[in-house]
Amino acid sequence: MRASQFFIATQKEAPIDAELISHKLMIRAGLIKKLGNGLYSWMPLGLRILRKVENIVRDEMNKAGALELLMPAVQPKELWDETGRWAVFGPQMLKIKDRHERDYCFGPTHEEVITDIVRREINSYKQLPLNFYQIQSKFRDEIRPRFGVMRAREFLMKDAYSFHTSFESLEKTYAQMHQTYSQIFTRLGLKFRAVKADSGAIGGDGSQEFHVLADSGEDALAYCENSDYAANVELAEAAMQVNTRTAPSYALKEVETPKQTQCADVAKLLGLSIECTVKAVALVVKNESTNEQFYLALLRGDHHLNEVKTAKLLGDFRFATEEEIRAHLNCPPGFIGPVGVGDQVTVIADRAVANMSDFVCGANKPKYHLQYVNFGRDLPEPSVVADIRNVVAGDASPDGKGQLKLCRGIEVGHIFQLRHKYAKAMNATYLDENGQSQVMEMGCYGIGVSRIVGAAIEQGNDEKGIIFPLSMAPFALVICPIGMDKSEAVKNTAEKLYEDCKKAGIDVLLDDRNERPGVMFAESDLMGIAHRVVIGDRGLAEGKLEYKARAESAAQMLGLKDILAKLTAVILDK
RNA sequence: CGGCGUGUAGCGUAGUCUGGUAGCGCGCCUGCUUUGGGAGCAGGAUGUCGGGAGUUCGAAUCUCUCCACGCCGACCA
Repeated sequence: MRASQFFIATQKEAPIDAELISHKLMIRAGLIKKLGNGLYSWMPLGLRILRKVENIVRDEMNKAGALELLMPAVQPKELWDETGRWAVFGPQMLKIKDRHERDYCFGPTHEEVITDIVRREINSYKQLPLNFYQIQSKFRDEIRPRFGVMRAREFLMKDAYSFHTSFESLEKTYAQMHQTYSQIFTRLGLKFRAVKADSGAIGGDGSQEFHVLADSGEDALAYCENSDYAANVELAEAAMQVNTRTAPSYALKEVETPKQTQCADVAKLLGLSIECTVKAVALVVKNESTNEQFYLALLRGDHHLNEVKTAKLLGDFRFATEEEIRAHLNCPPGFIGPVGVGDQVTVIADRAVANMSDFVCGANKPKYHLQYVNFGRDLPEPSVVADIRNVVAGDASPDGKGQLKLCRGIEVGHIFQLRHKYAKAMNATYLDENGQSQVMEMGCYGIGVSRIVGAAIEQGNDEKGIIFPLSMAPFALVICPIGMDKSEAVKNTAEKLYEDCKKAGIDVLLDDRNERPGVMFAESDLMGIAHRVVIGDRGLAEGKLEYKARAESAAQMLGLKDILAKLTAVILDK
């Protein structure tokens, strides 16, 4: 490709609304253009990157025996009614009416459509297992689109769905997809980790997420430094501690805490460590059968409530309003605690709290806390003891093999064992060896293709711009001839090298725009082109060219004869 | 949806409090010079000041209203 024939639209300044480095750089490099909230056009340069990711994903999926197909982006409501997800997905789904006032949605995912295809086409156990996939635009009306392409509303996803006659077969494909995903992210040149995950709205039994590791990631991950245990913090278990509660040592005491509404402040006032404090989080659960139930969830002062674990324990809950807290405890938030609460309040304690003695908590009296509080003496044992907190660094790993560490990640892949959830709801059955009708086992496997581009930039950038891995760089090589309109030697050398590279199969950009060197360097660095050759009269006088990898700081001078061998070595042999 | 906040040229912004000729940087166009890290000089184009309504002799500026966007919370590839 010649730069004069291409479309390069870099900017010096990023728009103010770009927060993440990847978002800023993608805009500055001209990879994407914003059309509306959560909607982005992929410009020619950006599309080259997206296609490279897509092709690696496609190649590995094909190698794993999955079959590509393409389903409609727009889907009829009836299918979604069969699984009940028209209602479940709620406002996140973009709903559309056609001219006949019939209901459709712009697909946020495709379980219903693929299951419909499979139940129509598959009748016999002889036809299974099967694994279908597509690479397609999805639309999810996110509550808060942000971070550019990282959390866009319309995005490109690879989604695969497998169907089986047995759980063993599903497990086999699931393991194979795990392997395939690892291979994909390795080929893409990304640092990643697979973690246990909550299956969320998609549902099903087992699931794992693949995360690109980045400090800016929206997910917190816990992993064991000595084993392969790794889980999303949403799910990571705070290991059951042995009962280490010691006997009460002091008499209960009321302490005045005029302005201290947070555990950290109370601890500071009393000269204690925050681990001696207990906070009470007021929750309300609305069940179908019962009225609203008021809960106090007790957590150690430095711990945080894990909402996913809590929802699994209590069902759908919400945080109580200030009025509700006053109504049940006769006390404003900031000084509430579990001592002396009535029958209407259910106290649930995190495992860590259940082990504490002589702790500090709110007194249910404005401007007062209680010190030296003990279960069994000052208040009843908690009704429920459960794991309801987020793990913190240093917690014991649930597999008993060491301590947990925390890091952050960007979720780029998610694999699920759906089992019978959709197949049963939609009656996707086959006839087994005995002529009996059986419900299919099902798995599904997603990769956020467009998100990967953003995630890769979060991992690869410097003050000059993007550093793409070679596998996804928009061009493998840029040739920068200096003053090619003035120097025949520069022009001829550049043109010849350009032709040689093309013949060798190198994805090369010839910067023939006759820009100043600084402009060419700045732009190619910004765009993340993986390798660069500079041709100038100065070097040519000695028969040499300058070669530099984007990811490395030092350039080297190479002889004219050696350059092509060097380029094919670093670009094609890798 | 809730809580803040912002809308001025393609991008970044000043001006708004205290009403009176809409300014600057980058980018863009023309010419000359320059050519190893986003060049210099000279000249030039581009604005329904988010939309609508109101107050006023006069509104980017004050009032009302609608819209869009952004940040903080619950969703997710």
